[in-house]
Amino acid sequence: MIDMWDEDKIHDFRATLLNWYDEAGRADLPWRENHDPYRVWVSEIMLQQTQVQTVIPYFNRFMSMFPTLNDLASAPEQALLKAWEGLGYYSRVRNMQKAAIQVRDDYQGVWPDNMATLEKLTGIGPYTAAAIASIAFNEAVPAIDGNAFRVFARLFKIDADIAQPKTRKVFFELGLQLIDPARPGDFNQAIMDLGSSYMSAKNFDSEHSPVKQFNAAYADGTEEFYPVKTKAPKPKPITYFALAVKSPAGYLWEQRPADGLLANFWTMPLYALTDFVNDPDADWTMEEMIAATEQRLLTDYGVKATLAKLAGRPVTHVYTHQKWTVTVLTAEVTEQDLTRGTWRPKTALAADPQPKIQEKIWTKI
DNA sequence: AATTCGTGGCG
DNA sequence: TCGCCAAGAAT
Repeated sequence: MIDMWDEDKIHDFRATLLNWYDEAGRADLPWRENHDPYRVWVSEIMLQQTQVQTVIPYFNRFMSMFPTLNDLASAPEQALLKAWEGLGYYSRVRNMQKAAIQVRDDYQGVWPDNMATLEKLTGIGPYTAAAIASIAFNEAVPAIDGNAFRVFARLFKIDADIAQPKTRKVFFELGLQLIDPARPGDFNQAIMDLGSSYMSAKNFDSEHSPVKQFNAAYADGTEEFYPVKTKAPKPKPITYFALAVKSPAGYLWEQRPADGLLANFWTMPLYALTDFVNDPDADWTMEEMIAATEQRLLTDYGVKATLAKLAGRPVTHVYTHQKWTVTVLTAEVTEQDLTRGTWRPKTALAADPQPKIQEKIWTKI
């Protein structure tokens, strides 16, 4: 149960928070230059699960390449993926283009000015809808992100598990009472700035926080226990072979499927060990695994080659739910007809959107 | 409700 | 090396 503040304390909190924000908020961030909804939207999508420092250069580049909603709506997907390359969660940019088309065609190019309607757009959920509505259109709705979860949980010592979807409602209702109706956008951004500084997850400094007198967890030294969040399962280990097959026409190269992990990105052929080993406990030698991979290369791509394992360690990459260990196998062939994939010169393939794991594979070759 | 979907930073 | 976190949404 939340021990809610009285009216006076709420007003005191708003004034204290916003005074601090006016003095010490990060006014220098490029997306705070103005409150144009397109600009706010692009920044909020990029900032999902991504740190400010990482986003800044991507944001500036993206706004130069796609200055208006119409530019984004009509861009080729490969150009969008290339602009997003390295940011991760690539469905974000595909969904952005869908939403841009929705606004252009279904809303005559005019942005919806309220949270409920914004939430109907693809890729815009409750957090992003509230952020845009409050910052661009002054609607008094709280933007409940990781920062708001953490800040509110500590201020009120809320024990609800923020990993559970139903918990969002508790924080949203609380935020509705706290938010300053006169400056909702600034209030939301102030909470975020606070949550990424004095009230961060680790190395927080509540002692010097502008709202320390409102912090119930600080009062009894229990901040480190808030917010309550059940831990995620460990990433599942997966073993892969990457095939670096070189011909006079370039490397064997192909685009990943349109759905799932790294959709539509370009990589060298990748085989999971489980693609040809049914028994996970099978004790194959490296020679046997290479022979099996050669067989697949011939069957799937029509390429006959003798693969060799590179010296040194495999490359690894950790995703949210998978941990990849990739052994790179190389071969040189004379040009052959392909039944799948394409030959692409190294100078040309740099233009293709590639995932981080492919970048790591290149370093081994 | 529980899974899926990237990458970089940091203790 | 490892675990956790960072301005979440779709299915």
